[in-house]
Amino acid sequence: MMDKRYDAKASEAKWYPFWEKNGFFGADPKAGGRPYSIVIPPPNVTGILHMGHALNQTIQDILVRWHRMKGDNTLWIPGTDHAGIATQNVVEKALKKEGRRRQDLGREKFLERVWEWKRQYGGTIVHQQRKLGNSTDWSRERFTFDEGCSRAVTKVFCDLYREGLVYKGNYIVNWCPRCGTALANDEVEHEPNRGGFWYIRYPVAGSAKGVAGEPYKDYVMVATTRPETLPGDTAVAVNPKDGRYAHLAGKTVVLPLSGREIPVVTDDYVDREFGTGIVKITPAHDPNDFLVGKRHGLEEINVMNGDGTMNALAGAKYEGMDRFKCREAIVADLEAGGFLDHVEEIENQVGHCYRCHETVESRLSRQWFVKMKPLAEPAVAAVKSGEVRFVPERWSKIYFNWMENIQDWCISRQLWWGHRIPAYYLPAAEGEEPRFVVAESREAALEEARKIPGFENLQADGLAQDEDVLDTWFSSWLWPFSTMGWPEKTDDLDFYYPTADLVTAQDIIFFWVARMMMAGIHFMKKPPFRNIVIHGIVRAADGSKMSKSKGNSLDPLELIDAYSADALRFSIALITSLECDTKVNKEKFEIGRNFATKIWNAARFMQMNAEKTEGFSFADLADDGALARVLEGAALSDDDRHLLIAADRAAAAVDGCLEKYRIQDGALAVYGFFWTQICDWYVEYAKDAFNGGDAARSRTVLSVLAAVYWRALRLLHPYMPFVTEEIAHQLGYLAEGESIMRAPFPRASTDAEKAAWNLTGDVFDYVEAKREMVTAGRALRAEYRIPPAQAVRFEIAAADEAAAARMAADADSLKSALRAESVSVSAGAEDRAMPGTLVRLGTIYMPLDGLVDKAAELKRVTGELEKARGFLKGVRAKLANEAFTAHAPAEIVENQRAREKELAAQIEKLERLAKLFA
RNA sequence: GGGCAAUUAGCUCAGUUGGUUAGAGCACUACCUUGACAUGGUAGGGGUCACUGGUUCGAGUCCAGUAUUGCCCACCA
Repeated sequence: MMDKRYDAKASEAKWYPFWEKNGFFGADPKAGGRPYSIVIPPPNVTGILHMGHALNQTIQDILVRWHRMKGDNTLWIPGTDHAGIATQNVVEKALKKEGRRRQDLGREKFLERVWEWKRQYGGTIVHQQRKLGNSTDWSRERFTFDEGCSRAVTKVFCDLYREGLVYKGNYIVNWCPRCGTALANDEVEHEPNRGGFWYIRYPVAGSAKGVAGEPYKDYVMVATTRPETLPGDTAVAVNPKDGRYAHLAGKTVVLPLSGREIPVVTDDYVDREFGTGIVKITPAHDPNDFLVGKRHGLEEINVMNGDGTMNALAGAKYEGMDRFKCREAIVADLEAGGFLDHVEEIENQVGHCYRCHETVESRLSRQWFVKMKPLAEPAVAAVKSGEVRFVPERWSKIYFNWMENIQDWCISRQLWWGHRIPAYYLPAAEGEEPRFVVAESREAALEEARKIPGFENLQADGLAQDEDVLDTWFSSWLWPFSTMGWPEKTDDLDFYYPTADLVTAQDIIFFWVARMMMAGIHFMKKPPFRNIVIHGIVRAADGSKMSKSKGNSLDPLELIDAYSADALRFSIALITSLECDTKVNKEKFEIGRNFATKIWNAARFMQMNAEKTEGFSFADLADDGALARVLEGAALSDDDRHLLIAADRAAAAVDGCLEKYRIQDGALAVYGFFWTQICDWYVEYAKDAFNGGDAARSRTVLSVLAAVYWRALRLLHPYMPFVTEEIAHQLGYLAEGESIMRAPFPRASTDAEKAAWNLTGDVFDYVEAKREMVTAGRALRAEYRIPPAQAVRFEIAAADEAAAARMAADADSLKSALRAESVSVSAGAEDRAMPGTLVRLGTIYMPLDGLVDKAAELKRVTGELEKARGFLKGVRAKLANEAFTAHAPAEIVENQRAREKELAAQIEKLERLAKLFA
C-alpha cells in the first residue's frame, strides 16, 4: 500500500542513483535513430547552484527527457567552466588567509594549488545539479580546462594565428587593477556615478602669469572627470567647427603642474556642447583619447601601474600613490597653483569589473586579439538564412546588431589559471621587441624557431612562452564540439554535431552564443546548433536581480528541501515564459508541491480500488495498446469516452507545446488535464461507479482510469521525473529495473481504437455540456444553501426530444454528480420549477417551494433578461451587417446565427419566469 | 544618445495567424473536516485589456503617437 504522504526526499535519493547507475542518461552514437543533443551551458566550477541554473537546466531536462521518451537518440553533455578570474580569485583569497600571495608560490606551485582546489571543491555544483534531476550523460562530463578541451583551444589559437585572425597589438584595454588583468568590453559593467567635474585652466604657452596668486591671463579651460590622468596629457582638443576656439589651432598650452608644453589639436570627436568644448587628451588612459592620439600622432604616456597606483611618469610626487588618492592630491595642487577654476558635480557612466566590481581603468598595453569581422559574417548569414533560429525570434535582431558592430576580441588575460597562450618568444636584446613563433607545443615552436636565420641552434629553454592566458570564453566558444572530442574525429561528432538546441539566458548571447556560432561555423563548417532558445532571468519578487549581498535570492537547494525537486521544476516551468523575466517568491513553489500531492493521492485512490478488484493489475496496462485488450467486449460510457478523448488531446497539446518550446503551456496542459479532467471529474465519476455494485462496470472504469493515468504520468515525467517514477513503480506499471524515463511518450488513440470506442467530438461536447449542467445544479444548491447531505429532486427540461432521450439514458451519472434524490428529464415544461443556468442541452430545475424569495428571484431574472437582450441586440446587429456576413468566415457567421436562436429562446423562457415571480 | 521589451483581475502572468460573453494560479467570499487528497472539494465575487487616434464587417491582438516601467548597447571628456 502506498504511504499516505509522498516522501520526496526518499524518492529523490533512490531514483537519481538508479538512473545514473543503470546508464539511463547515457547515449550511444552507434545506436542510430534520430539524434537529439544539447550541451549544457557550463557553470563556473566555483559556482553554486542558483535559480538561474535551476530555470535553465529544468528547461533543458524537460526537452531532453521528452525527446528521449519520443525515441530520439538523445544526448545531454554536462560540464563545468574553469572560470579564469573567478577561480583564481577563490584560491588567492585562501592563500591570503595564510598571509601569502600567488607570487610567493610561483606559477607552477600556484597552479598545483588551484588544481588541488578544483579536485576538492570543483564537484560542488556538479553534485547540486544532480539534485535537480538533470538527465545529463555524466560519463561524458567535461571541463573547459581538461586535456581534450585544452588541446582544442591550442589548436584553435594556432589555426587562427596562421590564418591571420589572431594578432598581437598595442591597444587600450579595460583593465581591472584588482584582478590585474585586461577585460573584454562585455566584461565591463557601466554604472551611473556622481562625481566631480573639474574645470582646469591650461595656460597658453608664452602667456605670462600675472601677479603672484593671480591666474594666468591667457588660458584655455578644460573640464575633466579624471584629473589624476593629467600628467599623461599629450594634447588638448577642440572641435574644428568651434568658432570660439579657432584662434587656438596650432598653438601649444602648458600642462599645469608639470610645465610640459602640449599642442592644441582639432578633432571631430570633441562635442562643442559638453563641458567647455575643450578636452584634454590622454591617449594612454582613455579609449577615445587613444584614437585621437592615433589620428594626430600624439605621444602615449602611461602614468599608472597595473595595480592602480601612479608610476614615475606621473611625477615623483605622485609616484606610488593610489589613483584616487592621487586625484585628491592633484586637485589640491591645482587649486594651490591657481589652475583650478571650479568644480561641478556630474553624473557619468563609470565602468566596473564584472567580477570584483572594481572601477575599471583604461590602460595601454600589448594584448592578443582575434579579428572578428571575418568570423562574424558567416555567423550572421546562418541566422539570416534561417539555418539557425532564435526562439523567441526577436533576439536575432539584437544578435545582428551586435555582430554588425563587432569589435576585435581581446583574448589575453594576465592570469595564471587558464590556457596559456602558445606563443614562444625568441631571445632578444634589451629594449628590443622579441620575435615569437606560435605553435601547438614547445617542440613544434622550437622547430619553427630554428628556421629563423640566426636561431638555428636554439635550445628549448631558450624559448620563453607568453606569460598570459586566454580569456575563459576562448575555451567556452568551442564547447559544442570540444566536448565531443574535437579535434579528433569521433563518433560523437559524426552523430551528435551539430547539437539541436542551445538553451541559455539572454545575458550571455554576446559573451557566448555569438562566439560559439563563429567558432562552430569556422572550424566545423556547420553552426553548432539549430535553435537558440533564450529564456529570461529569474528575479526576486520585487523585480530586482537576485543577489546574495541583497539577501533577496532564493536557494534552489532550499526549495528542493522544502518542496521537492519536482515541485521546483514544475513550478518554475509553469511560471516561466520565454518572453520575459520571471519574478519568483517562495510561495510560488507550492504549486508544484501541491500538484505532486494531488497526483500521489489519485494514485492511492486507484490502488485502493485496484485491491478490491480481483485480478486487476496495473502492469496489464503498461503499453498503449493494452487498454483495447483489457476492455475487449466492455461497454464504455460517454464519460469514459470523454476521458479518453481528453487524454488524446492532452498528449497532443503537450507535444505541440514542447515542439514550439512553449514549456509553460505544456505544463499548464498537463496540469489541467491531471487536475481537472482526471481528478475533479473522472475520479469523482469513478467513485459512483465503484459504489454502484456492478463489478464489470467497476473494472471498466478502473481500467480506463488507470490507462489514462499512466498516459498522464508519462506526459508529466519530463516535468516531474521523481514522483512519476515513484508512482509508476508503486502502482506496478513498471517492473523493477525499468524506468518511466525510458517508457514511450504517450501516443494518441489509433483510428481502430477511436472507431471501437466511438471517440467522436460529439461525445466530447455532450459530456462537456452535461458537466455545465452539473455545475448549474450545484450552483443552485449553493445559492439556496441546501446542504450537500440533503437530497433534492432535479428536473431537466431538455432542448428537444433527442437531447431528452440522451440525457434520460445518462440520468444516473447526473444524479450522482448532483447528489440528487432523483433526476427527471423531459422536453419543455419549464414553468413548474425554479430555473438554473441555461445551458446548451436544456435547463436544469430544482423544485424549491418555500425556499424562495420571489422578489429577489424576480430581480435576478430581470437582470439576466436585460443582459440577454443586450447580447441579442448585438448579435442581431452583427448579422444584419452585410459586410460581416460577406467577410467573416462561414463558421463565425454560423456561430452567430446559432447564438441568436439560443438567446431568443432564453429570453422567451426568462420572460415567462418573470411573469411567474411577478 | 541608440535599441529592445513590457503595460490584461488585488498580486504574478497566459491569451500562437484579428473572430462567440477575455483565461490560469495565488489572494479574497460562502459552504463543505463526504472513505484519494484541507498541500483538498463545491460555488462565487473581481477586468471600460495604460492612454489617444487609425486600419477593419470585427481590435486585448495590427498601425501611429503619448505616458509609465524595465533591460541591453554606447566614448560624452
